[in-house]
Amino acid sequence: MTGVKVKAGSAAVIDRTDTRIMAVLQAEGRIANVELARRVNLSPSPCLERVRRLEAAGLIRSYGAKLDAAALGYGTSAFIQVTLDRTTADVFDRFRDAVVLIDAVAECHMVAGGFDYLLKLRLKDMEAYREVLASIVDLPGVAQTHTYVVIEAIKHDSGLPLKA
Amino acid sequence: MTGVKVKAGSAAVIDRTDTRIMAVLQAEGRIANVELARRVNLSPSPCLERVRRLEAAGLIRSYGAKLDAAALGYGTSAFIQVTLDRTTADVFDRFRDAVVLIDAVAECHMVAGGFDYLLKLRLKDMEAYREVLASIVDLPGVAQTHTYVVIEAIKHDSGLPLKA
DNA sequence: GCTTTTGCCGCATAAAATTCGGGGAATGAC
DNA sequence: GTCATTCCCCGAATTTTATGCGGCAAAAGC
Repeated sequence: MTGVKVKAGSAAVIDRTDTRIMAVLQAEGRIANVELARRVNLSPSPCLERVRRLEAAGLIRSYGAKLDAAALGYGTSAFIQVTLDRTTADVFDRFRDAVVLIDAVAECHMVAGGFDYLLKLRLKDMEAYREVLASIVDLPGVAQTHTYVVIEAIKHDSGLPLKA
Repeated sequence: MTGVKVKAGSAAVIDRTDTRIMAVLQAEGRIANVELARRVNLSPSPCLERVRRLEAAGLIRSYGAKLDAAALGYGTSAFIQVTLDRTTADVFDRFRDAVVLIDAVAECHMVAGGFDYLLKLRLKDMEAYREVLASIVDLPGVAQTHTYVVIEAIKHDSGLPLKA
């Protein structure tokens, strides 16, 4: 054991092939390893090894099916801007802990510029919206909200623009 | 051929098992069919058949790997509200056609209430933001924009809340 | 130039996917 | 109530895929 390779943090080397693998998996998560290997010009064994490494390194977090929200009854979405009544750490913390528990809240981002949080809601209908809004207004620290209902989704989450 | 079952559109019957399958696949898209079958108390064959049916029906749109955006250099995101200079159909159309071509635009929603479009951007850094903003301001019909930079993502897209 | 390291290939084995035929329970006709 | 039909499910057989293991060749280090 002469020299131990010390890697700074997770600084694993990601080459062009890894990027292509991720690009393919991002679009076709359930593709067979054999086919994936073919796409990136590799034999199955090293290809699978790379996938495992990317997973272990956390670059590939997980895999998931993308479902048709509208067909499953979640055809409506909306964004809500939330302003808290004070900008102290505990107010933020309590809001965060509470907001993530609401199922209808698909995303929650703390933002700079005019208000404090921007939430994305996933709803069955407007009826559901009313109920959810009530829950949100009741969350700790909420001073005011402003809603923008999505009329049409022009572009859905398209994944990272990895250069193939 | 005595009676032809007339199904209204894609009104296939989705039972509890189908829902559970989708719930599992939403969280673990690359799970083996054998294991999925075990989870939903079914043998592999009918389980696979159900998955295929759900895919064919479009309820399962696709599968995809969820990548670590920050680790891949896309650690910054921002929302941009866009107001168009006129609300005529051709102005909207031209904007839509152009905005989807910008890689940095991860999502684009037409919204009701105050402005016209809400975009979600995925960026490498603030430097990149400047360039992207310039592109967006130059899009056809754009009258004004307002940006909200995400400081912290409290909750990411969590998928549909299917009751398991 | 030699040694070490790294990464790939190809084979062999185990596991999974996929296809088929058959059977049982619920549904509906009479 | 009985019989025919239909719908799903199961389990076995076959084809594909995943996966672990040497061994080789190119690249990097010294």
